[in-house]
Amino acid sequence: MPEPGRMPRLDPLAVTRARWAEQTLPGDPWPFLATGSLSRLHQIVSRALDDRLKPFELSRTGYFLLTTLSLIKGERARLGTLSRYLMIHPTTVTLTVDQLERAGLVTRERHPHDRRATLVRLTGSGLERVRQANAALQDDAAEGPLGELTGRYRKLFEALQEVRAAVGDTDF
Amino acid sequence: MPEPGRMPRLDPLAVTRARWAEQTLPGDPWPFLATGSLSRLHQIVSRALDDRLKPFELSRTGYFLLTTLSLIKGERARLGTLSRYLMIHPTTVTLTVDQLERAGLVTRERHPHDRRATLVRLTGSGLERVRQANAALQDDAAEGPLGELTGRYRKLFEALQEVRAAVGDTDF
DNA sequence: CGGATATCAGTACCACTGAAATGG
DNA sequence: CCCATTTCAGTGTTACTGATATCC
Repeated sequence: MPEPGRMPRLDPLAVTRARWAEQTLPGDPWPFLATGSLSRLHQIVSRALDDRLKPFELSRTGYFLLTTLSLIKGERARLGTLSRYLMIHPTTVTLTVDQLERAGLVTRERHPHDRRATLVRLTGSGLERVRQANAALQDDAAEGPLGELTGRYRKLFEALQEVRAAVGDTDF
Repeated sequence: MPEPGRMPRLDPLAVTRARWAEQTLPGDPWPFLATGSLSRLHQIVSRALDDRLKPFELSRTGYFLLTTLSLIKGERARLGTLSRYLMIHPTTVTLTVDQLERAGLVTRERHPHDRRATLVRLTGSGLERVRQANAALQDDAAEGPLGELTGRYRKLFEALQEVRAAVGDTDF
């Protein structure tokens, strides 16, 4: 029997789900529950990821951009390509590349043929940073939400794949 | 056979997954893929939800707050309670309630016993607005990501429940 | 000329911190 | 005294719009 003040509180969304039936709201609770649980999970995981990246002085966007760059042959790409690929606003890519460039993790280069375009190239220092960050994400079974997720990253990814497919984000 | 310019592009995350093995990055791709797919899905669904709520002049936070309020008996709650319940920052709750109050959807009341606290109460106009918004979310099988999700809200919610449980968000 | 590319200025929204005022 | 509740001022980050310069 749980002590007072130690009562296990219920999942707010589970409460919402139960109460919806008793009320007079139109429709079913699934739109609310789906968008709500997605928001909650995103907030929790994002915060944990940010905390994990802080020692490496990387923003979430910077981490995504740098890691993606490290997987591209030649380790360089157009800003616009990264914008579309990562679903990040063009001006945000410009800003993020500014920050990464100041930190010496990437450099800007002219595009050899298209003189409108700018290429971002990963530096040696940038590659080193990406390795450290990804290694840290790998072995943090210790504590925190991302720790709890260790060994579950894959399950999360696979659970989301089905939904992303339904939304049309997996092939387009 | 797909015409040129109509070639089905691949899911960026699927490409990342495939290339990770060929590269020399430490660890496995699951942390990147899990956080990345979550960010993408959150962005897509959030934008679709915002678009859907725009005709009702409701922000996402306002929608969550108003709907939650409509499910509480008495249709009123402390600001701090809503903050914890919805995982929204206290100052953001204050701001959102300001906006909803200006729109006549909620009113502020004194707490009968705790004179520090402020209660938010749903107005008749607010209840009406909540009904309209939820009805619209219900029957928009027409177009857009939320439309594609119609009938899949429930699957999304259930897929996320397992992960939220692993992160400790479902009972605490 | 239309369209793409990157950048910049300006705006807006939201999270966050720290402080304040009030009161349990 | 300590803690809880709400509000406010100020800051920082990111998305967005619109404009610009350049170039395919």
